[in-house]
Amino acid sequence: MEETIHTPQEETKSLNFIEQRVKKDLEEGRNGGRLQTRFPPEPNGYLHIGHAKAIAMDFGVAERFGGVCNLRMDDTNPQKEDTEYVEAIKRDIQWLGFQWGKLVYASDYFQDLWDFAEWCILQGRAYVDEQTSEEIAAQKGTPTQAGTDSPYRNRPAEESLRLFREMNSGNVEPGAMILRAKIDMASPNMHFRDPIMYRVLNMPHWRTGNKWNAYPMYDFTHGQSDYLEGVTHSICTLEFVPHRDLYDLFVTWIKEWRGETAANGQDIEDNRPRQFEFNKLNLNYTLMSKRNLLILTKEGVVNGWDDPRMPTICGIRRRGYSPESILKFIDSIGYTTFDALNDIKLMEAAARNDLNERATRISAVLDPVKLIITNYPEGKTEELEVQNNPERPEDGTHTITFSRELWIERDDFKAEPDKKFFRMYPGKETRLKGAYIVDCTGFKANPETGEVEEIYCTYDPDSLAGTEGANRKVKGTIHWLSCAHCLPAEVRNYECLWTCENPRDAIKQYEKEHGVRGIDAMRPFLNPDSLSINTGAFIEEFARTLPALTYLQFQRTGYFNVDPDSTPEHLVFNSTVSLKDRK
RNA sequence: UGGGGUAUGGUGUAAUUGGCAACACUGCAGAUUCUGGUCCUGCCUUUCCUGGUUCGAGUCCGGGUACCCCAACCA
Repeated sequence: MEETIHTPQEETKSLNFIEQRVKKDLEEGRNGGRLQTRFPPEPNGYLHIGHAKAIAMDFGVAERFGGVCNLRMDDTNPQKEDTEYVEAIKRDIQWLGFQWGKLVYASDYFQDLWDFAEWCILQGRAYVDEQTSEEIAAQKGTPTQAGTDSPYRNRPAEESLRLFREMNSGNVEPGAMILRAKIDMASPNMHFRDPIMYRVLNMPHWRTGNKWNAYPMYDFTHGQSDYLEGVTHSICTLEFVPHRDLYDLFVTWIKEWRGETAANGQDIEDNRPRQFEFNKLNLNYTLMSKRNLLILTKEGVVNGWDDPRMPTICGIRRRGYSPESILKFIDSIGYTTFDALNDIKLMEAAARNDLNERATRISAVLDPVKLIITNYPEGKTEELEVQNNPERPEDGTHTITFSRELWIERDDFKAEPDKKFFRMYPGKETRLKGAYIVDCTGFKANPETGEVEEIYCTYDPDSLAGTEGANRKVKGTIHWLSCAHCLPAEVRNYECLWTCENPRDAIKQYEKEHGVRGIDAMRPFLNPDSLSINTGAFIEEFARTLPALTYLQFQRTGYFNVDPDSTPEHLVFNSTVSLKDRK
């Protein structure tokens, strides 16, 4: 018999515009048919979900088209950067499932950049400016007004060179001198109005120590680093579009310096990094910028970068998202050049979609009320076997203890049910999931408050799950826990940190209107109920064996995970996302 | 009154590049179910405006409108 050959499903999803371009470049043999990308975070904070989108692009496109993606720390500003962030960045990328080709640093190129800058000076393309930042800003003009030349613009190259070297001596005050590219003070593109190449910081760098006192700016670093590293496709977000022409110019200059440019100004070989831009990720009810996230952690609004309410990768991980659910979400929103505001519901849907296949089912009662089976023998217990995941029988089973007195969810019982309610009420049969069918016979309520204190029922001994007698149709199945065989649990529930759809704009506007900044402009939009802690929950004893971050589905409730704070003595769970509404 | 971008249902993204506007999410309705979940079925809602070219325009051209980015010694 011949067997059917199952070819993998033909990839039907269309390529995004950057993938299309990469494919085309490869087909046309650009850059010698090479593909190399880079993910270039500045190690000044933790990675967030927006970075995950960039990571999925930079690493993803390299993976997909047989290229390589380097991880490059963009460490040109030692004032803000820290090695703590480097380690966190590496951890988060790996957790997402990506592997870089090489780990490099912009600071690896500091010497090259310096030598190149000296060459620029000698070429008459750069000069040292000794004006104050205010003077320089004033001369820059406005978008509608041309700038004016610095009085230092045409100083002799030798003088600039001497001063440039002076800038790195440690004897020049920060702000006293900068190195500028001599381009065009009247350019309609503000970035061309003699951009700053180097500034004095007089500060040690965590990697290069005391070697440098003057450090290159982003614009004078990025394209050159890409070029020196062999990057072919330098993919970034849309706000860098206005930088692209400057990026190309500096690449042209450095190629000239390296002798890769012909006399007519053309590239001798097609060896040139090119910048491509896609839309960054915006999520409603979410604040994304690192600067603001830093404020939230410093002000104690959240409990650190990995607070499960944070949009950081480590926060989302602690919240209970799998890497796959994040990647599914990113895949679902796509890459375009449109400044979109994505609905957080798309992210939750991706989590449910992934966690449904991944999460271990467990019973937890979040708001318990006692159910007593009056015809079940006192002192009797039964060990029942329940599936870990009905979507994946291969995940096996675990046992749960059944007895006469159980906890059930308070809202699974109604003394006076409305028409649509079909869980438990007096006179109704209900199935206890994985156990028996019971018949509700009555309840006891607090005479003053009316609060239900105990519910009574009888069980059908012939209706045990898995037996013939269980195959009866019963509308309404609820989960339960044996009072004497469960554990107390702390369950942390989360809502969005923000009460408005677009906190970034709201904060910006509030800052403008009220003349306050930072946390004071953020407070009015913070959700006071973003964290609520339930210490009165119960969970199966099975929970004690589960390691931190285990993906769980609390039966009929939602997805949860084991918080790293959890101990066998004090179990702590985070709510990841609820099950789809049960009406 | 500068330069650079962008507009497709409630949200995001497609459309073999000029040929029946589709997919996912959301919402609603139903079926199945030992999870009011999942799976399954169905429904709702779309090309910013306005002229033009064309047998035919989301796509091309003209004119508008709206929104985003750019005037850090940040990246």
